[in-house]
Amino acid sequence: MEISSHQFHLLEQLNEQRKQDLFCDCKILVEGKVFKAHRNVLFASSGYFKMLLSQGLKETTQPTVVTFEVFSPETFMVILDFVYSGVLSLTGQNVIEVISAASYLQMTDILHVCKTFIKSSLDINEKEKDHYLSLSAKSTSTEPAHPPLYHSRRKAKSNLRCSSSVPDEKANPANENAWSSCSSSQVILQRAETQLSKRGRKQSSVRRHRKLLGLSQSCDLAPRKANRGERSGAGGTAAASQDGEEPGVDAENDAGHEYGYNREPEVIPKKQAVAQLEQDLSRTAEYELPQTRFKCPFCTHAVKRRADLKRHLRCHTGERPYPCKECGKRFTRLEHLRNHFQTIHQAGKLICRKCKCQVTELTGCVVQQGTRRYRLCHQCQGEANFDSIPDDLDAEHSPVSSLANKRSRWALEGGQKSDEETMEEEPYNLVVRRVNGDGPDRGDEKVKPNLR
DNA sequence: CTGGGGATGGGGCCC
DNA sequence: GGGGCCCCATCCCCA
Repeated sequence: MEISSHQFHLLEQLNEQRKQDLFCDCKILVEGKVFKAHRNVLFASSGYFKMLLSQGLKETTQPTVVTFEVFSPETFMVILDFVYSGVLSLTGQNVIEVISAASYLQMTDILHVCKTFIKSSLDINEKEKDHYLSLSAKSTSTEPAHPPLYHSRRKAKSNLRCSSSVPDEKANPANENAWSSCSSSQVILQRAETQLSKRGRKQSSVRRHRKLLGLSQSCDLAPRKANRGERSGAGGTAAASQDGEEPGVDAENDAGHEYGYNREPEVIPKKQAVAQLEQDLSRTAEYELPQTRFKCPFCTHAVKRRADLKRHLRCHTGERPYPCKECGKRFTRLEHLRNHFQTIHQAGKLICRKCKCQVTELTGCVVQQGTRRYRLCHQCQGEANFDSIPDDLDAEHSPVSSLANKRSRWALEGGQKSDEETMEEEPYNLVVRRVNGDGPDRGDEKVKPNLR
């Protein structure tokens, strides 16, 4: 006989124990803030903790202390609450940090929920836009003095779509709670906050708009910073707080904290929310560009096309679907990968790296330094006493020479190698390939690094 | 320390 | 809607 509520009660009991600091044998320090938890619960919930704690299984008498600096305490609180309750308090403001932290902690359930959340945000975004439209129509009917907000070329869809936009998360029962914690009224309120913060900023040009985004793009920068971190080796909080920004942007940031990081998000009655939104929209209508139809759910950026929004969202999600086959570095766009491959691995620029003179296939040679390739004129090559590279080796690591071939290579090779694979086959030697048909100048001397 | 150049990333927009 | 091109901003490294 199976008692279905047993698991729930067990988790509830564990959560109570955690809150009362009973039997907690693990301390987690996140940016100085201490969280207490049970090792076995963390072990069962996170791949990171599983690895970490399995290493110290023998030393179970001492409490484990784990320190994190790569995400904020608020984010970890959301995750810890999920571990102990099955409820994930996702909001538009915290989803980026949560997905980043969940990735770090190897918690795939949360990752899936976050991905679905982001995906559905597009629908929510659309839904809200339609909501704005209906509100606008309503306000114009009652207040003829205000111009309509949008002149949509699309048919306004029925409100039924709102409910259908909620993602299907049957696999994870906790997600229902998660979605409920991110109620539509809350999302609308976030939009209202955004509208408020944008008030008074006439978007006369896109560039100015980008500047105005300022801190709101701190979350845009998150993946980029993380990427930079690959070089510096420093882990940073995804949405690091930055002081000294313009006041309007700070307002947005504050809004994020108010609605995003509260453990128990404030739920404002829908009527009040709608009223506030109507008020905001009536004041901001003249500043809205009618042609920008898709708003990013995570920042104030708006684009005309859904495809552009999809592309933009990658800077929030950190998704980098295009890995370089040579060095494993990942890119958000294929064109960026192509540029990278051509400049770094194929010496695409016909300029001598050292003296900057123009070279051709005949007057220059290609130098390989690790995975990087660049061209040198013969004079600079002679001065630097470079070694040459046999053609077969070059062919092995750069099987394409023309742009057309390269493109066909990118297009044809669907399956991407893993980073480990690409790293394993990286040629970490320094070699030169003659392109003028001269015999290869074999030798073992290495080119001095960083020829810039 | 600083300026310049390269690499990278993001937005607009055309095809 | 995707691919691709162009442009620009930012970061990083080096002289």
